[in-house]
Amino acid sequence: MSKRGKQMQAEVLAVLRSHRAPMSAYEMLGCLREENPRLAPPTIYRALAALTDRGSVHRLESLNAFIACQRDRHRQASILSICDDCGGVEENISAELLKKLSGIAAKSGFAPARHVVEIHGQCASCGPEEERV
Amino acid sequence: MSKRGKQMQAEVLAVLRSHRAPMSAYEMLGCLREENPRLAPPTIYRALAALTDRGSVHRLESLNAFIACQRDRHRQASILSICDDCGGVEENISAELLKKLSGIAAKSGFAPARHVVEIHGQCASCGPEEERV
DNA sequence: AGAGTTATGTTATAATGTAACACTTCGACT
DNA sequence: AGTCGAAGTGTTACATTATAACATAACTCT
Repeated sequence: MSKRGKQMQAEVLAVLRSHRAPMSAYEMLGCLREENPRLAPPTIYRALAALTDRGSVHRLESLNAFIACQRDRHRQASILSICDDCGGVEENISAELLKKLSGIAAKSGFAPARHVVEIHGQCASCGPEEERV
Repeated sequence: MSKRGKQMQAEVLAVLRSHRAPMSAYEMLGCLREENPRLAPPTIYRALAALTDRGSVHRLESLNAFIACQRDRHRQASILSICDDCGGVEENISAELLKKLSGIAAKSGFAPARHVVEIHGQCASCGPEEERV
């Protein structure tokens, strides 16, 4: 992989990190086109593929969007809590839960390779409990 | 909701049930256009929205596709095991696991509303163990 | 039956993602 | 060093997925 590839990945990651909420590939494209107007979708998607493979970026399957990994690099799948109000995402890890999940699938001989676990709802700041202290 | 709406939903569900593997909305559209060539995407998507609300159909977020519910009508989220080789999907239910999942999100005050749990891998028939008996 | 409301049909287009090929870069070999 | 080949990247064009917006039809209530 050449220098340009790595650099593209770094730029994409930087853009993602500068946002707290998930971004779509085309939002990133919009940002990066300010610097390089000729940037095309496959470039972004390739960078994102490399970054998600590395675990530096997670794809939110239920939103068709992406976030930078919030925890140290980890090989475990994340449990992603997505606030439907503010768009914020919290990332949790639980080896135990993933194992249970695999166990359920394995009961019928299924061999798990990749887990997608996303929870939609309201985060603490947007929830009903929090009525301005 | 009028008769036509319900009928559309029934037709979409019938098409989905006649397939063992997930279908995209446009695959369904293709099938249904054999009968009614003027059918348009929003009609399908509306029927699918109603069906997924009712729980008769599940959306596979990681595939942008849909399957008919394989179990009795249930309000719990499903755990969907998706075979990346044959495309088959198995549906499991585990109130306990979902509760654990909610617990993890709730630790930071998150209020879960909808769970997405999908496991990619190989089903028993496609897996390496099964080398023709 | 007629007015108002809601659901559906239709057109058009937006948003997301990728195939395919051209071009560049890098390395192996002579 | 020069040349050939492999691998990665840029670019064009297009495929796939989804929805906004408005026209039309159906239903409800009086």
